Amino acid sequence: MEYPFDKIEKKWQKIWKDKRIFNADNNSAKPKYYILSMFPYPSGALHMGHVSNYSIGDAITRYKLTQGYNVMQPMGYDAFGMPAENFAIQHNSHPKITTEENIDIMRKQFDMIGFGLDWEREVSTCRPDYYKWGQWFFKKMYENGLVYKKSSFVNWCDECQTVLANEQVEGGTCWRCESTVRQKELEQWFFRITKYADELLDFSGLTDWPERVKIMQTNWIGKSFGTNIHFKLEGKDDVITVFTTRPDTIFGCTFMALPPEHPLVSRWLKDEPKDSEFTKFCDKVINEDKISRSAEDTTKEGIFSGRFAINPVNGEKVQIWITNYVLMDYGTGAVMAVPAHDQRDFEFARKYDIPIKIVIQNPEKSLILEEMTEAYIEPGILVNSKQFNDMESVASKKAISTWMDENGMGEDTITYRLRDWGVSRQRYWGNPIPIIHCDKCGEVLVPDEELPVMLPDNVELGKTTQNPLLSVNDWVNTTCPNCGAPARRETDTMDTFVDSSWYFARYADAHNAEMPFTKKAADHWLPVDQYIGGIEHAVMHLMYARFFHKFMRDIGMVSCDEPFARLLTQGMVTKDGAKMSKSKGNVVDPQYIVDRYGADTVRVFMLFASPPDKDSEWSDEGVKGAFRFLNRVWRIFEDKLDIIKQNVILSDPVVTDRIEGSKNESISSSLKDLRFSTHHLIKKVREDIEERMHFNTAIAAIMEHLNKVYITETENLNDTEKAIFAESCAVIPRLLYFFAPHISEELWKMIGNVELVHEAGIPEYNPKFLVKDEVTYVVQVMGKLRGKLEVPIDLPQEEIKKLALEIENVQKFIEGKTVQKIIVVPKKLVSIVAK
RNA sequence: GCGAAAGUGGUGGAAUUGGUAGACGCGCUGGAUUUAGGAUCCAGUGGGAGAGAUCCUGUAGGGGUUCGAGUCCCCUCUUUCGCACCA
Repeated sequence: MEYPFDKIEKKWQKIWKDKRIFNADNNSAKPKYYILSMFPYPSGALHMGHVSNYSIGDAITRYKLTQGYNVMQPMGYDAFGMPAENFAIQHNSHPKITTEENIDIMRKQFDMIGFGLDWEREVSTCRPDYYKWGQWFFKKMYENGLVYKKSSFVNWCDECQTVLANEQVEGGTCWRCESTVRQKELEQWFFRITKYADELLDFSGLTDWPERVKIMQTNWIGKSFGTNIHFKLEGKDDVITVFTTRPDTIFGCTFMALPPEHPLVSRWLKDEPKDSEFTKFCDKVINEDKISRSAEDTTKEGIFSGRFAINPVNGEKVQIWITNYVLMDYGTGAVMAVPAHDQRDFEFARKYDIPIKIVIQNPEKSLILEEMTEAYIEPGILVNSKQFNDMESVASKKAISTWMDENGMGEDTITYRLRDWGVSRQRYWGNPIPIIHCDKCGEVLVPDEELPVMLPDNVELGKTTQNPLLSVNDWVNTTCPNCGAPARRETDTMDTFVDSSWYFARYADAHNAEMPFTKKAADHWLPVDQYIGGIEHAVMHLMYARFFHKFMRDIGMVSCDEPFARLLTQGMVTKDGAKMSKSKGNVVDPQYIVDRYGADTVRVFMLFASPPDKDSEWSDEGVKGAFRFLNRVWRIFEDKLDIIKQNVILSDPVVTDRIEGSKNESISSSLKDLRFSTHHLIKKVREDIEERMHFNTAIAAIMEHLNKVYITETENLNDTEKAIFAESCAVIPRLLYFFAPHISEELWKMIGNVELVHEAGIPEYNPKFLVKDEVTYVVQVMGKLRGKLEVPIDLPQEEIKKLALEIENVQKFIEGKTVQKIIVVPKKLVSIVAK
């Protein structure tokens, strides 16, 4: 017989809803706890990844609720973006309709699993009451000098007349029409995130973030200290500034490397014939896939520009080459090449027969140019460097850069790998950028009272490939808010990362029509105490959100410095070792599993499968195991209901006294062990959740305890033993509640409780029952296990050593050897060193 | 390529601070119960040797530190995530 999960789950979901236990109160006197899982894209159905992710959040939610916190666990939808636009085209509908339909389905599925979500705070980024404030933030950023326009390269398909996302470019061709993709220069809007680079590098407020996320962000920002050095063009007034972290190698510069996008190169190209080798090479490199260009394994290619620059430190002529391995986005977009001491430059110089000059000698002074097979990048002693000869290279950096600064050749500078955030998207299904272009006034912000700039509904999707907004004439054509002359709306929409950069704050005051949220509400809830999401967001989303939060702080909207106090990056759900995806055909539908085994089973399985930050492998058999476990829990309550019911009123002093044994009834050793197990379990589950969030081991501990309960004989127990047995059962729903809340509520009620499980609070363990009077020592000889020792817990070390040496098997292994040392680790082991 | 992680039985995983490797679950094997069961209960289960006590071996591969290494260090291999227009 299976336990009636279906009836139970629906029943308790309704009770939780009616009692509003998950509707958070902005004015509660209780301490707040804000738990947030990254909101999903409304694809129309929950997948296992969602279930796994949100089961973690729900376990924490219920734990904190039980601890007495005023908990907020809101939910919403990251509803704008390319997938929604494509989904609508496929279904011959409109994204506004399909998205809302999908949201309704997903909300039902969330409820079917019984997540404790505060639906009164639901947000969806595609609704005007939300995106209005995204536009408002754009304006605020603009007014604060954090928004600017610049031209940059995008993937462009001539056939489709549209911009392609990187993922839409497959092997250099368009995913739709397979024509070659080229790089096109477009004017784009940018957020000046680099202004916050240094502050984003400061993780001092984020001690509870995974170290690896902080490292990835640090590397992403890539702060490096170096020197800008100015090279004059031979015979011209033009100056090329290079950035280098190795000013100590400046005397060894034999050529200069520029990317074809460099402004100077663009000028040279104008005077070049269209069919020259030079033009062709530049065109080719510009159109190369960006990722492969930054990869070090791509063949380094270049072409000599025919021009020379003058090395300011020694007046030497250096060739200027156009190459595919220098990026315009980093540093000054120009590199001084020192082939002797940089591997990429070395390979390039050898390939094109460019001179190489050693300026740093290894400590043995054995570096010979002709024998070099790779660049020497280690520190060493300067040579061929005029007055700096014989200096140690690391120390010479400062000396050389100071000298260059004094002589106007260059200066110390700091460079970041981080680039400003390009937020323009040439797509329909996104938040319109609130700008109007007027011939007379230029770009004008849409006034606050006209926000939001509504996304027009009357678009024809899928008819043209270009941004549909361009063809909505009555939307594009408007009047200038400044002078009233005819003007045109900006047709770019914002990157969806903008929408997801501040939603966590909107939940605090989700329905405010006057502003994004009040400071009071934000200060009440922020920062998010626990944020949960995939590791794939380690850099971009999490950094954009931090940036937005710091901006909101700077304009006085929030008080704290960071949006997410603690971060948990959960792993993904795999099947047959691969990520579940439709294309691989290895998707498991949560709906089916819930129908068959119930929501509690799915949750328990997902949480039990692995620790939350690791990937977890789906297993049909494993789900059955979780279901079997819940049935076992159910069965013990059915079988032993009488004995439990009569002995579980935990606040009853008589029962408590009995468990403590004050009634002077004898307690058998198996019941003593059971009592130990009960209290040990409470300690274990609490520690696993509070200190590590390892739900898998917490659930394993409950299973282990349940096994002990099962083998306990309940015939002929005295009253004390009955109370101990009842306690050992009653503790289960109180601890299982965090993972399998429905069955736990039902069992809790079944044994006579009127209150809900969380209202009983977190169980306390009694340290008295965890004290053992004997302890097992492991005895090792030369690190190998040779015996065990059961001794009284307070036996002196000398006695333990003596007993250890007496063990027969130990004797065998020290025979004929001298015992040199005996190490005793208290309460753990004895290690004998014998040679 | 760069950056970040991970690799433990047939399998998902445990071992929290350098101290009994394999908890718990799945699978498998045996037993009990049942008219029967793919249900339930109990027990066993890394590999090898042995009647057994016990011994040898074993945490991707190779080396090192240590009385002692899954855990720390170095090298190699494999897999996963991110790389700025997927979210």
